Amino acid sequence: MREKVRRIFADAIQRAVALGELPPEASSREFAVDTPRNPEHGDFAVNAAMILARLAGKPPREVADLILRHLADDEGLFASTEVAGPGFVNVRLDPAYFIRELRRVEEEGERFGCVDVGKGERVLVEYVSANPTGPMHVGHGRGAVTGDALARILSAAGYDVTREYYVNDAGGQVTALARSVWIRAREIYRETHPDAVFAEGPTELGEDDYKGEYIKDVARVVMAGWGEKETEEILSGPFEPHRDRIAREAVRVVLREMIEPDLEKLGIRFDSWFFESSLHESKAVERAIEDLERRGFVTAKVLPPPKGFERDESEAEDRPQLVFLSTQFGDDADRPLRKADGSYTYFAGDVAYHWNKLQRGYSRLINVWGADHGGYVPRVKAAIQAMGRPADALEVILVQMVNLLKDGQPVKMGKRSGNFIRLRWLLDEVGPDAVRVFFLMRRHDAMLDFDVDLAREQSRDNPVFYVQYGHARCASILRKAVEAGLPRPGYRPEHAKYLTMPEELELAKRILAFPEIVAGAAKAREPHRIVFFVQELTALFQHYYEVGKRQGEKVISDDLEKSAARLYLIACMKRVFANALGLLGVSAPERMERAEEEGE
RNA sequence: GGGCCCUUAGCUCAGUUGGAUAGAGCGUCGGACUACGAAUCCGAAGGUCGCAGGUUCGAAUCCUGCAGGGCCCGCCA
Repeated sequence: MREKVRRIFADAIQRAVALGELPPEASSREFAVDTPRNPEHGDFAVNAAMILARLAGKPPREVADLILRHLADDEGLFASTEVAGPGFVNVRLDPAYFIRELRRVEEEGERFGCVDVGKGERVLVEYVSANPTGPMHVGHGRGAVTGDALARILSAAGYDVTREYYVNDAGGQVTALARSVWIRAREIYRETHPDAVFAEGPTELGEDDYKGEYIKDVARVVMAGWGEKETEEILSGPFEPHRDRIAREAVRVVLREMIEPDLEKLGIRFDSWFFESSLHESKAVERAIEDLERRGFVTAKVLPPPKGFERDESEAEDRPQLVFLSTQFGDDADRPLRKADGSYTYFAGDVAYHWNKLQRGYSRLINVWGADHGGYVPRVKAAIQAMGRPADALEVILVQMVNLLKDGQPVKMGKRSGNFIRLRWLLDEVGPDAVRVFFLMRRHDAMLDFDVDLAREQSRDNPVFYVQYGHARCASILRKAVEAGLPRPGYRPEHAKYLTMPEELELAKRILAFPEIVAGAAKAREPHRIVFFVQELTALFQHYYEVGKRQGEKVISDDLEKSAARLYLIACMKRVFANALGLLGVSAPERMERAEEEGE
């Protein structure tokens, strides 16, 4: 619709150029066709005249008149056009046109809202990627929901999306996990075998080990997979020979028992689980580094010791190490690829991982990370550039911290509470729909207060309710119509004759704006726009309903034609609610469950 | 000390990527139900868009500086 308007104006400018009334450059200048917030300014405001004023050497309003003279509205779209303010051209469309456009909602059904701004571009969205060393916390949850909604929106917007979870199952933390599990397994084993003798290995958890209670649960599940003799052999020590096996099994248990169930509850599915360990096993890390080396971005040099580590000078000089020259791409330090002990750094794995993503043919990479990883972005972008791709082939969405509130107070003082509280607790507490709505109703780059009490409340204050309410109410009215014996609503051209209330026109416009909202949310990578759209549409709907009631203009009345038209409008709206909620991954209920009144 | 993010009504937040008179919810005040869902709606009050410059026809939006808050600054992952 907007594009039609744009084309009509572009054609007019073209004609003016052909007649020499505007300079040739005028035809290539971009102009905006936006919807004014003030309804008096019509349906669309075109700023072309103001953009071209300087070029034409004439005042904007004069240019506007000139453009208007060449306007050719063949379809009869425009009800009126006028020059206003500093030089806007305000365009009002024929109201019936909007009503007729509602036909698209029925035709496109669950695809209504899909657009093609992505043009089939292959994009890999990497999100969650919580370490497989423990349960997900609330902070992970926000990233998970944001990434998932973004993936849904990008798909709807015509991108070819792959959702991927990067499992960090290599490196020191996994060793720590294995050791922690092993030590806990020994404790558990001794409970039933008091006489067991453990010859070698640590018996106490070390500084870097995982001390959470959940490690015992992991240990129990891992042990359950072992035979009696095997158990004895593994636990008697030493630890090292069994390290990799325990690590592998523990990671699998954590994924299966602590991470996948939470994702499942949230309705999040991945197309692909990518294991960091596979990059090491397949020598992809070596190959990626060699590739960078060939391009001249890797060198051996001596780095200053990391903070908190002491090292004497002589030792340092003996130890030049492999370093990626990320400063050449604007990073503030060159980044080591190998540690002092010769093993690869996490970053080396990540270089290989992103190299691999590009090799797989993704021209656009979107990573959803916690804001605390912000400092890590420049070096990965540097790696992307070193591989010969533009820096913005990688977009990193940094999701800000979550602050849990209960009784109006932060759940934990000091650090952000979201990084301590388990996601599963929150899911059990308020349910997946509430979790998703709360995580999606704020811009991802702003901190979020999650009021647990509010999310559970059954009131208008709870945004979850309002987000779902519109859909439920449409459903309710349509049920009523069925009870009244009315036929299933469908599109008919005559509807335009009956849907003449200003509120009905507003609703139709809003419904038809949905595809543009999706396009905007996709382009800006901002899922929260969908939430606001749903809330606004619901508010318009409520308004319509109340006004109708007051004026005796109900949806279902004795006037069958009018009822049919209004029910069609309601059906379109229900479809849009359902599609929008689908993009958010929030359920679209047919009815709101209402808690029993007290004193019943 | 350096980098990234945030700062809009009393509170929580939007603001269509630079458009016309900056919006919504909550809260406050005042209204509307013998019900197509009142879990709702209508109206009012409430603003130096953190501060100061700059860019231009035009700035909450872009550029610079400053202030306040958050996150980060490892041969951890």
